[in-house]
Amino acid sequence: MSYTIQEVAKKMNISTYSIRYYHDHGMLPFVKRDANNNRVFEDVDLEWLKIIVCLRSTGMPVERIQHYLELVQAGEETVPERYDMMKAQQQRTLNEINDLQSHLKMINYKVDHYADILINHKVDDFVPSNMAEAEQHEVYQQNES
Amino acid sequence: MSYTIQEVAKKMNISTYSIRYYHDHGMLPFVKRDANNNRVFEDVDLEWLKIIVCLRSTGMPVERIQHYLELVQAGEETVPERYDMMKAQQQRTLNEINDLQSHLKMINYKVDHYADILINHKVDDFVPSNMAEAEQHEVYQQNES
DNA sequence: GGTTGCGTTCGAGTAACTTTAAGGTGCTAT
DNA sequence: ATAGCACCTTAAAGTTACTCGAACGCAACC
Repeated sequence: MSYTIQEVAKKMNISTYSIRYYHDHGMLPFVKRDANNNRVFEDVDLEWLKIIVCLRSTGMPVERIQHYLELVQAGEETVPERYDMMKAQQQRTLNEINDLQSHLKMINYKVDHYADILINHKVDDFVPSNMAEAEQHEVYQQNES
Repeated sequence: MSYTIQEVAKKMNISTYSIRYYHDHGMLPFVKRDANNNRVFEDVDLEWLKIIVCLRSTGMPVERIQHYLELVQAGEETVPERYDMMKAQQQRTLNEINDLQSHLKMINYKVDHYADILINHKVDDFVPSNMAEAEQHEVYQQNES
């Protein structure tokens, strides 16, 4: 089965620009060209791309991905280094998820807080202005010098 | 309590460069200067910075953060828009966590897979080469044209 | 046979830092 | 007291990973 760049973009949910970028930077070594010089993608290329997307979206720099792909192509003696890379990536991803989850808590808090304000003002337009307390964690007035 | 840029950088776990960048782009409106023109940060600035770091690290563009901070400063009539922004950010963050978790599965798989190879080769150096099957999800040999 | 739609390349633009260069200020040590 | 060091400053240039624009090629369709 072969695909055009657009089909691949849709399948992988990334832009055609990114795909060309990865290809131009040697990260899709098996992509062929048709008679009109258009890129032709096979399933094997989708597999590579899946790896690239996975590593990129977990924050690995392109340069490291290039290196990793070289290791994979180099053969089995590079397994120790590949193992180390994936271990590190695993840890970084776990950390990133943790960070996001803690940041999410703050965002949740703000959503709830704003929802509160919105609902109270809907139900009764004349809530006494104790907002200073409600918005404790926000600062929207200049503090005097 | 007041802090130097370095102290803030350490406290917030970001670079001094980023802090200056945020300040230069109007996202730290209350930062003062001392007699030597050095930035002086107060606790209120740390609160703003905490928000900035939270929104940035959940992927909000600087431009949107600037807008959000303007809304907060503008007063209570901007709460509906702030609510919408935080709702959207909440959803984006949930999606991001989901993506990371699914990418993490692939990385976990690779870690386990490499660990397997490493252990098997440790235990017995003469494992028959059925690696083609073991590395099913990888491609490290040129497919013939 | 013009236009629409897809592809191409190359070069420039963008976001959010990050670094470098050049310099000022204040403490300390010789 | 002056040299060195650590810290701060600004302005400009560099970096990463795209992203877009311009100019073009080819193939299908009315």
